[in-house]
Amino acid sequence: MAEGKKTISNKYNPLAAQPLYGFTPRKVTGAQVRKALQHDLNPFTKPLTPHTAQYKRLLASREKLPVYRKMDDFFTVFSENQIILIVGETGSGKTTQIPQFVAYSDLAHSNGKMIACTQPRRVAAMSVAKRVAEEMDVQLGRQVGYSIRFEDMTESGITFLKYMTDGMLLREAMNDPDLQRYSTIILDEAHERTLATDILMGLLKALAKRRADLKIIIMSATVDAVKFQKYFSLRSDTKAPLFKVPGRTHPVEIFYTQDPEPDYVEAAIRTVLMIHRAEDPGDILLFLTGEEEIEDACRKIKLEADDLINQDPSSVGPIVCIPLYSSLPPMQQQRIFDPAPAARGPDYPPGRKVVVSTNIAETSLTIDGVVYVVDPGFSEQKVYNPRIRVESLLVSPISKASAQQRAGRAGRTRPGKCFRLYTEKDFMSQLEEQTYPEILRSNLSNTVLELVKLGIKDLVRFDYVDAPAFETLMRALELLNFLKALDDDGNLTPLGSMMAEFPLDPQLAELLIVSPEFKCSNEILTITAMLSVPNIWVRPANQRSQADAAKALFTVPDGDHLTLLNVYNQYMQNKFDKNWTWSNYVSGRALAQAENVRAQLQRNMERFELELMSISDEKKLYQSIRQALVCGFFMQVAHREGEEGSYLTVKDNQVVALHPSCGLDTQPEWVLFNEFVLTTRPYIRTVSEVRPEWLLEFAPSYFDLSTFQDGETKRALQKVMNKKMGKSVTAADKRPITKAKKKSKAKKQAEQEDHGRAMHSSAHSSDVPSAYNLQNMTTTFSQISI
DNA sequence: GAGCACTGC
Repeated sequence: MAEGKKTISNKYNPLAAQPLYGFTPRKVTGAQVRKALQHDLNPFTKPLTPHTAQYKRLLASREKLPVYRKMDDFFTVFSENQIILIVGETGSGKTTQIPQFVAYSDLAHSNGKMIACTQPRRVAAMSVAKRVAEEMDVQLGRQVGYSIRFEDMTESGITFLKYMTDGMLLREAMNDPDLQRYSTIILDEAHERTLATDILMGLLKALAKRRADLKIIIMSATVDAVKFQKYFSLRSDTKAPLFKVPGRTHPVEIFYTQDPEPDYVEAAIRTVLMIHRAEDPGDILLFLTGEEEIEDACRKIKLEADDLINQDPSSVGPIVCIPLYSSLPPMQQQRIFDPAPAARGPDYPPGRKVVVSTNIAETSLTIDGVVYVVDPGFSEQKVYNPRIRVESLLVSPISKASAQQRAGRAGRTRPGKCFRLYTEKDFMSQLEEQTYPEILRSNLSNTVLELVKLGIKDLVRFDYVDAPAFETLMRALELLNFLKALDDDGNLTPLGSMMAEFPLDPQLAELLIVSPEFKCSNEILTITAMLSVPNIWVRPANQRSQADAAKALFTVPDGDHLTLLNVYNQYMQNKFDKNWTWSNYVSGRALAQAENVRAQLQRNMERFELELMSISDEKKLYQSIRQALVCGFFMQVAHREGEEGSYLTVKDNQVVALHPSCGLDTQPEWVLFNEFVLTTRPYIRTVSEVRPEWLLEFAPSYFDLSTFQDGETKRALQKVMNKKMGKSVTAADKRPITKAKKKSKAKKQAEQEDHGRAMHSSAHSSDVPSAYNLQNMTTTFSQISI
């Protein structure tokens, strides 16, 4: 019957045959859109092309998504409000469908605007864009595209739906604070609270008041949407509407232990084996905190499981145990998708796959076929101590939201079970609702520079969803002021403006920008790239001495920065040799990344007409490089004093030691370092020797001696200063060394205690490791909820 | 004589 009607109207009004006939932007209804979706012609192509068979097939499966059934409600809420919040659990289809719904409402394809949908991860932006392009029956990179670092898969004037990383949208905002290109901006996965998403929420809230035509959608998986709802209420009497979409996953039974577990690794291994013996077929996912713990657990599980088979081959099936963490080579990461091992014969029990993973399996990677999840309740999390400006990793209890996410991993293909290795009481009373947002756990010097560049004058009173500690902001402002990125009134300097354009920490940006003055910008470019990628050194547990020997061949004794330069240059010279990285114990993946980053930074330098230069004399070149390093890293200098092998950081007065990976052949009096890491003790990592005269010459305001506390560092600098001015050292400056030693020891203790207090404490207090003994231990689980 | 949760520009 519709056919007949269409034919009639066609005759009199050819426009009525168009799929979007009668659509008024932002006054579109669900009924209109459903009709357009069923239409034979694709409205987003020019000229209109017929839909393919694949489109129709995909549409049929889209129609089954929970979010599809909420289409009418969505268009009502979207039409009536500027900002809306969408809460949808996994499987709701919100990430793929909501942006498409918006496309039908905004009609951005016909008005030159775009719809943006942000993702915290690059792979997600890419894969979702690919899927949506298929669903919309267009070529990826044309009407539907994505934009991530190193890859812009969009076409100017054609792309109207763009998936992108949150960091990418933030970058765009720096050059276009009103984000004029967009008609609607969707922030997806907002519950993850990445630094970029948090800043974008603050910017968009302010932008909504300036741009009445801009619509904003915040999408989140969990109930903290209520917090966002409050935050995004533009007037105090009205809340931003909350739009809920049910998920589509299988039920997961949750079990808790009856008593707290003193040793979570041991308990986890025991639980995996218990599942293997007693539960139906299905793969197991175990969450642990780090590489070493994971490799260790894999060995033990395999050993115990093999024991079980040897004792009685008919009782359990074979087991395969696969470690998973980010620094694993991609080939080995692929192993998680291997099928479980087969049964030993027709009458034997089936095999089982066990994946032992870090948090990477919580959000970034999905393993289908997992039926059992073992969750000890911990993960390694970043914490920041602004007082000593140190970020470090600490094993901490996860949040309830995180525990829920982990449990959900058991219900992807069929009903599953989740074993939590903590009591229900601890879950209810000890775990935080949400993971602490990143903005509260990070050094913000980069973010503060971005905000200032974005025109935010008053950083303390900026409308954050969660405001960072005052001291964290002060520390960032102080650093930027010393780097001359901000003047004394907190205004952005031309240098600061340029620094903000580089995708680097401010120290590295400064270093790169000044490098032409030292005639070594080619080399600094390489070093900067090498310092912005993950660790390049590969050191397998069973080949440590070979790896160390290989590393020694690259080592430049003047400093680790020069060693990095050396590795990169040799890597480039040996690119024809496929085995080179492998046989030299360096990470090919990290080096390839460095190459990529270097090219991007080089383009930035060319844009600012920063000259690329080198010095041919190696000795002079190496000295120039170390001098240039001072310009970026003068706040990260340490002086050798106190006990044997110990250094004191300048002004922050932290007792530190050279990291064992450091390649310096002596212990120079003055060193500059890239990182302060707090592991078994405080270390400085990636270290180069510097001369005190350089400190006084290239960073005079930071090394203004009147700002120093009395002590060995100040006296040593004073000596250099006096020499420079042609004066001799006075007797009053000399003090016995023993006294300084004592002071430094007491100080060290006090500061370590202080640092401990700054970290958050563990909810599982009884964290005393006990001997690993499978036979004598049993776990009792109580079933709580379905 | 050590480690590297994860992501992003």
